[in-house]
Amino acid sequence: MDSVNLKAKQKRTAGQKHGDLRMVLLREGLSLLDSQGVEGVTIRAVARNAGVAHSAPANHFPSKRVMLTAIAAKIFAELADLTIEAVTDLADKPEEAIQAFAETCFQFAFDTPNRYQLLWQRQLIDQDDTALATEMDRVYSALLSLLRQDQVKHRVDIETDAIAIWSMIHGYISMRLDGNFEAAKDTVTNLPRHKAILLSLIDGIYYRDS
Amino acid sequence: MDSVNLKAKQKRTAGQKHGDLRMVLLREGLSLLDSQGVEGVTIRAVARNAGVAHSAPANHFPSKRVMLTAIAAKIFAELADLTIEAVTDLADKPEEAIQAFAETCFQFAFDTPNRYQLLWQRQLIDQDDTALATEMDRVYSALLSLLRQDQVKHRVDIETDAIAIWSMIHGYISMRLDGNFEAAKDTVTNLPRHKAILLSLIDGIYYRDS
DNA sequence: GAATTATATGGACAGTGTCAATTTGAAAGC
DNA sequence: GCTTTCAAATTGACACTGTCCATATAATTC
Repeated sequence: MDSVNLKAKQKRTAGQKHGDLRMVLLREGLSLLDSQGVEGVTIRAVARNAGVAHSAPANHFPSKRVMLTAIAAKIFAELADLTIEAVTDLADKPEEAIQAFAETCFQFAFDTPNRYQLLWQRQLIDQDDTALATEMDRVYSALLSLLRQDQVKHRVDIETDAIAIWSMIHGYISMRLDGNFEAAKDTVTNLPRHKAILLSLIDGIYYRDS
Repeated sequence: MDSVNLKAKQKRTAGQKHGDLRMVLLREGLSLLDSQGVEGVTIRAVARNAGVAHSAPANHFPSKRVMLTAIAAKIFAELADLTIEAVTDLADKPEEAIQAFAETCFQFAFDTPNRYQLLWQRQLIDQDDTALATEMDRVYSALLSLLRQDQVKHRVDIETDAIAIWSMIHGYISMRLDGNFEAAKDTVTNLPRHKAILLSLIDGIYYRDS
């Protein structure tokens, strides 16, 4: 009973109607993002969908930018969980791990394009926010650590390789979501193009003898 | 005199005050973009800076999206001119040409970040616009044709290589402008990182014997 | 000179983010 | 138990936005 009371005290502070409006607002924001894109995520629309007054969100987010940043942090956390899980148990197979990391990003971006795109809208979110940076770092670290674990000698330093891989993944996704490319197969390898573009890079990263 | 009259007729249509308000609006739009970012480019601000009423731009651009698309097309034309000139006379040195193409993009993006970023804001511009697509194609074609001209056997098809290069360049720029990376040197090659990341890719694209 | 037609104007409207004053309601102190 | 207290929610307002409308304007065409 003591622990129950403590829990209730932590969750519900003074004057709250919903128990946790902040959480509700984030959920409604994500829902609007998915259904209408980032343009649909207005403070007033989020408040409407949460059933509160148009300025109620101001108590939890001092500005729209802060609200969108909090949403973006949740999205990065989601992506971090997926990528980390994808490269688990592939530490000794770096090339496969890179492909798995990339595949996870591709799938996430094409499944939930609005979520992926919000992550990179600098004018809408605060890239220096601590929570956001932490989650973004989890994604980047997943890539960096799998490169560190393998012992192959690289042509450039590990960070440069990580940035190269991450740049190519993000650049391809970004342009695909912009409609600049169609999903297509590479005619030589017969692989989906998003897999094929990584081949050249991986071949450049890892020396081969044959 | 006949040709003079014709010229005047073409330039100045009925009812115009400025001679060519459309051109003035585009120039002021670019100016606002450079100084204040895309958020500063509002129809009313552009009109104010051009010295016309807030609804005057409507005669030349039916919506804000159309205006921003026209600005983006001008920016893509500028980038196309630069990249095409950069790879001229390097047709027989494909690896150097790729570096020159990339270097031009990097320089353009870091010199005029707001211009570069506008090019990829799908929610603000119409990627299907003919004029825009034409100019964007000139950039992509510059890269594609320099890959076509060399006779080396590729691991993947030419388009895949072009997309890989273009993706990496764009991805790196995008994240650098977002503040995710600092400008740094690769510790192994001692090259600026934006040059170093291309090395791995180029090494993956072009077979080497030694 | 008159008619036409594209262009510019000023006003209006709904929607936005944000601020301020007020009300509400649950926890804390006596 | 009652009052105090203070965060949270409400209501109203403001300036700004993009877009639409009726009107006025000015240059070309007849």
